[in-house]
Amino acid sequence: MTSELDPKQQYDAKKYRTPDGIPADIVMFTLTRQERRAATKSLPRFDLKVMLIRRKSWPFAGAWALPGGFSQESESLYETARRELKEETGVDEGHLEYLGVYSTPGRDPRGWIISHAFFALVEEWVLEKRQAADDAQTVGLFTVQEALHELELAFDHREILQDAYRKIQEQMLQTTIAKQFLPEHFTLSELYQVIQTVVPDFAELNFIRKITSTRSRQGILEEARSEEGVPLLSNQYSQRPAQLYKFTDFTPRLSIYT
Amino acid sequence: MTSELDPKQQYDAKKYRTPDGIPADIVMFTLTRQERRAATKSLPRFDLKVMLIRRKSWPFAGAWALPGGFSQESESLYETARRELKEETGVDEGHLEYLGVYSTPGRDPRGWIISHAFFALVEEWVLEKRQAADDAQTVGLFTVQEALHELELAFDHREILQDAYRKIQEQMLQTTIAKQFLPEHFTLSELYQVIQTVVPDFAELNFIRKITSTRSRQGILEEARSEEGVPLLSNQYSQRPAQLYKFTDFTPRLSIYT
DNA sequence: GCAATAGTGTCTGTTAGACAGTATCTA
DNA sequence: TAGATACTGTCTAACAGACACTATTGC
Repeated sequence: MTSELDPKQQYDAKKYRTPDGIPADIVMFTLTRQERRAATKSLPRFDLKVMLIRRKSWPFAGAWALPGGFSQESESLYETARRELKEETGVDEGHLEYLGVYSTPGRDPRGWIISHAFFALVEEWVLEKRQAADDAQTVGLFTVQEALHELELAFDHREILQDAYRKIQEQMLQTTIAKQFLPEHFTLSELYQVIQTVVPDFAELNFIRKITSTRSRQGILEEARSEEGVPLLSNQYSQRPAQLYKFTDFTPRLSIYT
Repeated sequence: MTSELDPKQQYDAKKYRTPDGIPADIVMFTLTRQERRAATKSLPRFDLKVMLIRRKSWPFAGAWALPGGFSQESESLYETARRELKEETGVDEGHLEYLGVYSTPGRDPRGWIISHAFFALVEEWVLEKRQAADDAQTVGLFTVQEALHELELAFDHREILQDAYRKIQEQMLQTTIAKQFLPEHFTLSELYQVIQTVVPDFAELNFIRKITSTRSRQGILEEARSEEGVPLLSNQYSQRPAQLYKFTDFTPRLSIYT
């Protein structure tokens, strides 16, 4: 117990066996958009994808792995993850969130290596640029389903990816992270598509009305207006122009009892 | 990047500086009950308390700290936390959940020490027994408010406690952890008191009716019945017997959009 | 006019929220 | 019978869910 070691022991923690490394691994999600060929304008098809890197060397040479790297003494783990995200993608902003710790003995054949998983939400072009710079053999962008069920993943990265997928689904419904996958102003159909892409069994027939006209949910979104107060519309995805919305900074508190 | 180290480097991770220790610290919550003196039977007053240990030696000698201890190579961090919980309280079951990692450089003057916080929900008698075995000078049971605002806490344990408090409040509303603070069968007033103790600004005037007679929430609770199907009642806290309930294993999915 | 998205109308049954009122039991 | 908890009644406004219907505009 920390509090009951004698002073000698506390000074010399190195007398114990200590870990061989503390990496941060990052699940980088992105939402890709593919135009559908249709008679008129239509919403693109979305896919939730994850970036993986093919390992070159032992262990798990040839398998796909989450990008990541070891933490240094001078930085917190969040800073490690930020740094790795920057190194991998070139961007130093965007949503980055802690996921959890993976410490099962034997998870890494190189030694006692405790990994911290993060997940990031990055824009499509970022990962595509990264992929273009390298070989498609080296960097891959896969749908979550492919990555989970069709690829050989290194270490316990399948478990990490599974946890990350569960977490992003939860967050998509309970927070406003959807904004990470949308431009500042967006239509309600776009928002609905984003939610459905991440959480396929999310279904709301009266989505538009529920968002716009129920008092208890007012405050999550607000209409986008020009400086003169004129409502902003978009006909990017439809013939009929649609009202644009933006997120406020309000997130309601959820409860199973209310 | 993990995947781009050459084989030599990967074999000898020890050539890098590695952490001096990876402890698990545990925020042990309990709910204490104090009978109120009243003319007739009445509900007890509840308090959410946390167990702290007074440090004997450098660093932070004399300050209060979360119980915890260093992880070993042969165990996962969850197992470390379980083991510490057992060592501190004598019980090897009960709710134990991961909270997060604390790795700000300099957080521990002893060296590069990355701490993993857990929180546990234990029964009142467990901590009282522990406290009786030691000195009140050594082991303390404080309300969260006291611990956060009136005590000198070691390391970054105030931040950890603050995070744990936020998390338990969220969990209390969004999951069924309330069951950890209740007997198997309980009255709705008891449940309401438990929720309110952890989340003081939770207020529902029609709590009983909302829980029992709204279809969308059916499934969280069910009436406790004897084997013959007779509803079980309790008059422990009231003259008029109250229906007993128990949790099912169902937890609804929450969403800000529905 | 057709195709596609963007909404609105309408109906029924359920729920929220406020608050008054009744029920039950024992000290 | 007083005091405490345990409910139930009642009313209004809001909401959910289903589905039909209208609106807009480029092609």
